[in-house]
Amino acid sequence: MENGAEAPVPGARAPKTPERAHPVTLRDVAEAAGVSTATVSLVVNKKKAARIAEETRRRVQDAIRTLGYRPNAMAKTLVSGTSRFIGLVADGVATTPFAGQIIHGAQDEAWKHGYALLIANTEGNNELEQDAIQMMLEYKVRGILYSTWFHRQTDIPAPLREADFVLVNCFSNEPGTRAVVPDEVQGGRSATDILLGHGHRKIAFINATIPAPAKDGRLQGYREALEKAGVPFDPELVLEAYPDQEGGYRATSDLLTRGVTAVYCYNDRMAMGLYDGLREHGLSIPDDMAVVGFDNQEVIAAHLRPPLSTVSLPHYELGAAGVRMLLGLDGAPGTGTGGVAKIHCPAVERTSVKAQARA
Amino acid sequence: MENGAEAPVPGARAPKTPERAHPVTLRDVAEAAGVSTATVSLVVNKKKAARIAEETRRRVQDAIRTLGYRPNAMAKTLVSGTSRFIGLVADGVATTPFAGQIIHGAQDEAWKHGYALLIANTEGNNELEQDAIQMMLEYKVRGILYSTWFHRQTDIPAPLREADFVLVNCFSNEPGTRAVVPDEVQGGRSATDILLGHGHRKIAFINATIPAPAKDGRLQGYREALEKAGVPFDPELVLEAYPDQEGGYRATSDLLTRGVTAVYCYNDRMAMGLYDGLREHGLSIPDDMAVVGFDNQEVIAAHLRPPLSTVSLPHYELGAAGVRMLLGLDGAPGTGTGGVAKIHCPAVERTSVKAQARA
DNA sequence: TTGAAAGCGCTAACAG
DNA sequence: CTGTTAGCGCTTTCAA
Repeated sequence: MENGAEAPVPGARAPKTPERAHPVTLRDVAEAAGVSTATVSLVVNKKKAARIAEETRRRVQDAIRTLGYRPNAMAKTLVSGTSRFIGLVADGVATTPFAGQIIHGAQDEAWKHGYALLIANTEGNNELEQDAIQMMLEYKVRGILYSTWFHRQTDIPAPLREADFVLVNCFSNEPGTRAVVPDEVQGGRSATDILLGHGHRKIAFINATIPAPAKDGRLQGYREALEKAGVPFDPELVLEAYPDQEGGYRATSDLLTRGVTAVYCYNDRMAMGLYDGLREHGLSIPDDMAVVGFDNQEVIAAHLRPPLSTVSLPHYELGAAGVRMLLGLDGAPGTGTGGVAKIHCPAVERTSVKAQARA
Repeated sequence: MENGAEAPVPGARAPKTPERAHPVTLRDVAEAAGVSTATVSLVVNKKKAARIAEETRRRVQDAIRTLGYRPNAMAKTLVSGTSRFIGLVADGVATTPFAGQIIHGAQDEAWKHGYALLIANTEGNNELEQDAIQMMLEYKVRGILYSTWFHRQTDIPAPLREADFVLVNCFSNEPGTRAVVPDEVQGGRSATDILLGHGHRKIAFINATIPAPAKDGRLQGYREALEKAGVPFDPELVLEAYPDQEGGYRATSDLLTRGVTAVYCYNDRMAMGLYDGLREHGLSIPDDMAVVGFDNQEVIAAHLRPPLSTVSLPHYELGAAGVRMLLGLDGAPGTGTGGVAKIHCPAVERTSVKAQARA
């Protein structure tokens, strides 16, 4: 509850002395400058409407400087009724290494519009989540970004409805709910296109075993790309494995059975496992097998040997687009109050794919 | 005077406005319950001092519920003078995959004590940093955590001094500055001990080429562990390489020159590169070479083949300990106002080290 | 046990 | 151009 430790009292006594940092208020400045608080307020806020005498302004500014005046944002907010906060509740900045980028993007964009980010990491704990939202509501946040660490469907916590909110990296089945999610289908298309673009025609897809929007979307993208390239879809070429290193590793022998020259993995981690598996079979990448991943998990993709071509999950953009949608910027997508914006997943080409001689 | 335009007029037939945000104030509740605002305040804050009639309390609580009252934290703060915010400025939640854990730890601990986290990611931009701190000051934060994404010395931005602050994952050369950093020396000792504990005696250390507290500390830990085990330190066994996958990979042949049975890498990324190098030389881990890393970068360490034994950089704890120190909890370490707390780096054993027959 | 009233620091009419 | 004057929503003596 309350922490027993109060502000450090230097003098040991001094019961009333506001020894603390900055008790310098508008009024103090006003007195020091010999003007009214209203005037000080005017110059502090650089109101162009009110023309202040140059000399007065100077006097006020001096006073501000010498007193070390610092406006009290709380008081400002109290008056205006709404704060310059945007809340971000996340179920796991922690859990995944790149979800932090959602925070980053949100914070950059929020800042750009004069908002500060109030974050709460709930690690999936429902009670904590409720409390966090509650807290944000009490701080009169402009709105709340509700985000998940992987793309999925989600329920809307009741208190969230009391605020202006947008879902980030997740979506609701309630119509009209604003959300911004990665464009998995386009991503799947891009991943496949990398391979196609290098002349590959026999391309396997190792999908995840776990149901998720990514599973469906990435597969659909694969099919669309194939179709557009005039390559018939062969169900035999779609494998499934648990979406981690181990899964990729274990899928190796199955994959080699299909006689493909290239493989598109559901994610980078599987690709990483596949690298090991392929290597153990004496196969080299990209000469014997071209591989692309998905997610662009820096630590992995950029530093595998050879560096992995993949498709980026646009976490930063997700966060940024989230605040834009919340703030009602961003003309076209998510028009008005309903709609979900799909964010582009850019291809990141490295060297795990080599041109393939046309058959 | 009430303005007839805005506020919902009580007696009049208010047009059904269900969206009407939240103009529900303490006073509204008071009126609805037929008591004074003071009374409502008392029951809202569960003041034990003031004994409220059971029936009154009930009436108030009903009113709160039916009106959907939500306290205004800003107003509360205005009165009390100091907010329940703790600021966290970071130079890169983004840059590194695990630094997000600092946020996580800070946020958990802050929450535990009734504080919310106000974060700002400055990505090394000085101006942004100043603005962020400024902003936090205006929001009357209880204090500020100033953190860096890798352990290093840092300067203290001027405005930071206006707040109660503690450095996290960095330190200042100004005496008396509070800081919390990882215990690199102990970490180095632990890493080496893993190898020693498995019977290895000829242990190489691939250090970083880049100067950093980690470079010195991890080396010192290595020496201390060796000494304690009665193994003479051999400078020939200390290599240096750029601290990433590529560096580790390239250090392989040099390493094989030294005739060691085990190697301790400056970090997991180097170990990852080393895995590749070793493999290309037809060597297997841990049979032909035992390897341990440092950092415990999940995506890498836990999923290499074989999983890498390493030492954990305690980011979560860093964040948590930071707020504890800020709040003046935490009895022993960083006593009083000055001092830096060194956080333990726990060993994480996986399977990249195998028992070695004693020579 | 409860109410009246005085602000917390600031902004926004409205006067002068 | 600048000062007066109300509050914003809440906590907190001090009385009743």
